[in-house]
Amino acid sequence: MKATNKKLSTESYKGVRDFYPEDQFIQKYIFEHMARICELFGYEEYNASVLEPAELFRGKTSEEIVNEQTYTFTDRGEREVTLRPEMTPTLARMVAARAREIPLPARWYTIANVFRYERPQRGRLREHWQLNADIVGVEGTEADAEVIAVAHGVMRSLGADERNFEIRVSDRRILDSVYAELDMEPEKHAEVTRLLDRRAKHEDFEGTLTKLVGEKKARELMDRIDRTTSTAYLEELRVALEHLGVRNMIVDTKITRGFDYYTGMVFEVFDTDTANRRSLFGGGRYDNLLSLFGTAKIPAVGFAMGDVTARDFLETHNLMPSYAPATELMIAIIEEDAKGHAMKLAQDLRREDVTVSVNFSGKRVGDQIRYADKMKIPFVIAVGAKERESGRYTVKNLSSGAEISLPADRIAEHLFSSLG
RNA sequence: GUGGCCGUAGCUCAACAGUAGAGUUCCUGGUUGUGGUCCAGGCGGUUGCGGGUGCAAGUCCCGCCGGUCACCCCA
Repeated sequence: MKATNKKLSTESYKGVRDFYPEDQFIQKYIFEHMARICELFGYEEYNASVLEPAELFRGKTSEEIVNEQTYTFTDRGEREVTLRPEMTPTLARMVAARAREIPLPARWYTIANVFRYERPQRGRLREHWQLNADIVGVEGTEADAEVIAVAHGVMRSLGADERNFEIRVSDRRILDSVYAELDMEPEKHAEVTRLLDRRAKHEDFEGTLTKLVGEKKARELMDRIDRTTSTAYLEELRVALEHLGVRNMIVDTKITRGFDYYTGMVFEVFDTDTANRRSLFGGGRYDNLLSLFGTAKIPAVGFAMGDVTARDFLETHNLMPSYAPATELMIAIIEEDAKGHAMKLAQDLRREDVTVSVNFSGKRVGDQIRYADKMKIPFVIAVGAKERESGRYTVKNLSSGAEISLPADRIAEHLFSSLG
């Protein structure tokens, strides 16, 4: 590397985050709950590279995302490469590649980082991590309900009460049948759908719709959508969800979701807190995506939940876990002669599954304990001549100040019972 | 990508266009086998970067970078 006089900036790249230990702790907490709930529902973990051939996303995700909001570059072999902006096309590709050997239905989940090149703001960054849980190979309300129940389960597992969020559900087929009745040109479907998706926020929703499909059709379209308050299918789904203990589902035909590939049930989870009343995440059914890879039709349904909005949700509702380091015990060394003894004690305890760091700073015991306290390490043992000769150690609990004298082979047991 | 607001010590923030400060953190000592409290002292800044106007710029103007809010889009 060439030496320069200019100091390197410590700033991270625009729109991405550094995860310091306290941040990573939160991240891990969220991921562990996501993974645990998926596994409780029988989902298996998968993963893939962040790099994908650019064509995987063309014409599937949504035009604007692919054209203007992806990290796409040409590699040294003239291949167009994209950093995945979402996970569903990758999942579809993987299942389609082995469609003949994968036992269906496949219940798969992953917690993966995805990238979008756009202007960052709160709750929307250039890189975020999301849980993707999908069930591939079955149609029907049971699978739709199961996926929603997984999303619901993750929220509950993170400490949310059913009053803290609501699950708004609709069905793309409502729009499809309205489009068919009105004899609308197929190429306008996606555009109208996306317009409907932002109906509440759009400043000139009706004007734009009229420009798009004409005044008569715009009026009829809105009339029919507003009259549709639910469908037989959605009511069936509601019953299935009640069997799964999900009681905060509401039918909201204004939910459409932005992706083009949805074909049936779509849902979106909303924060009900007035300070944060917004969409947290969602998902839906995509029965035609897999056939793009030349397989027979394989139906699928899933959802994706991002870590940024999950974290904001936890903050809003005071559900953040308090930080605890991985290290359970620090061994302080009092005098040079005790160093070897301390190292050996540490290794013995590690063999018993205690996470232990040895402080070989040579500083005074008081400073060593101050260090442990700042690190939030819960226990300290100081090793000096006394311990070396007697084989008994004083285990100090830093939060209570309590001390207990124990032989080496009783230490691990004591720590585990104290830590719960 | 468009528009608004913001950027001063590691962090939270002061400073009328006129000597860059406080609290906290950090380091040292009071205290050579036990932390949190207290006391004393110390380190810490080209005021995000670059240009302009002024006798004089943290302060006013322009550009860039970053953050944030609203659009766009969506997680």
